[in-house]
Amino acid sequence: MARATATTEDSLSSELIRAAGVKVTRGRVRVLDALRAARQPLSHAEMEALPAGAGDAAIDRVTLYRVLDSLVACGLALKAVDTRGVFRFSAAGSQRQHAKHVHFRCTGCGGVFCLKAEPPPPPRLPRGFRLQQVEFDLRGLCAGCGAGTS
Amino acid sequence: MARATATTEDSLSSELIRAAGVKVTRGRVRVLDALRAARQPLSHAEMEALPAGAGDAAIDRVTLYRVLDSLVACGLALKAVDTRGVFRFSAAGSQRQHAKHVHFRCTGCGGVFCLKAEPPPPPRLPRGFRLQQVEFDLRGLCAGCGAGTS
DNA sequence: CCACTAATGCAACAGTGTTGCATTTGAAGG
DNA sequence: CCTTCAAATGCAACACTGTTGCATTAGTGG
Ligand SMILES: [Mn+2]
Ligand SMILES: [Mn+2]
Ligand SMILES: [Zn+2]
Ligand SMILES: [Zn+2]
Repeated sequence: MARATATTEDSLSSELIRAAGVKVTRGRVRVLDALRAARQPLSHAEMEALPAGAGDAAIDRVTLYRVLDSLVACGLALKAVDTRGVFRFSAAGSQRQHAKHVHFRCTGCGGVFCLKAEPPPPPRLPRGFRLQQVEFDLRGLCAGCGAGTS
Repeated sequence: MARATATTEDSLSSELIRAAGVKVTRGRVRVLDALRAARQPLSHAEMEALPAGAGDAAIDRVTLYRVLDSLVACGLALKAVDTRGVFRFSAAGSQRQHAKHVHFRCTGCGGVFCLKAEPPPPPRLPRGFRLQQVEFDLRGLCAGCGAGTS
């Protein structure tokens, strides 16, 4: 049952990658799979620590960076920096959904939490500026990280 | 004239540091001075490249990190990450003004630009979460960085 | 199955930030 | 002034994140 689901997701990731016009490699499939399954954006370190599927060898550190860059370049993943200055990646499909609400970013653990409020429309920009993304972020400590504080 | 102004600002920085209850050192005065004079948040690298005042020796790299941390710890400076994942620091006084408007963050150069629109009020948070900062950011390329692109 | 390009693995490197420890210095009191 | 002592500094070494160069491997299209 769990196996069947995993296989289905694997195929879908492969299909997305093929449709994007780049080579379908084990690394890309595994990484996109992980991104699509994740509920929060993942850092490079977190993905490197992912359990290798079924007897699959671990992905090389540099290759993982390049796989992530390639997924971003072909539009299948998004890249953004967390509050600690570390890049986090998410599957591109999930951003349409995340564009519709506000986020809370924990300064303690770098985690990203989805809130239910929706962001306001963007204001006008100065001449020559190109808007790529709108982000209405709340920063602070999540319930876990703020537990010990006064 | 310029000398008189500089002296005045130096004194004010010293006074702020003294009032914060920490030792007044050359490094702290110079750094807080630079932060108060800056129109945008400054990175560690940018501050390290600052011209040494008048025959003053350059500040040690590690000491600069510790000076910045101490200014943040005593509430005289703010620390936030830019779109490239590098920390930037600003004088604490300047944030009251920056809290009243929206910012554009350039993904090319990491620069921060102040817009005239004001941010909307924050939504409710889940139980246990502590809000420290609200940020309504627009991301993209500034006029300089986007010049060469199609 | 072949050929050809894109992707990978490995080593070495760069930038940013941290830790440990010996030395210096600011500030408080004598 | 001079003494004292915690706090701040300078330096070396380190950790983490991300990049570059280059030889080898593996997709893909024929
Ligand atoms: Mn979300
Ligand atoms: Mn501003
Ligand atoms: Zn947290
Ligand atoms: Zn720019």
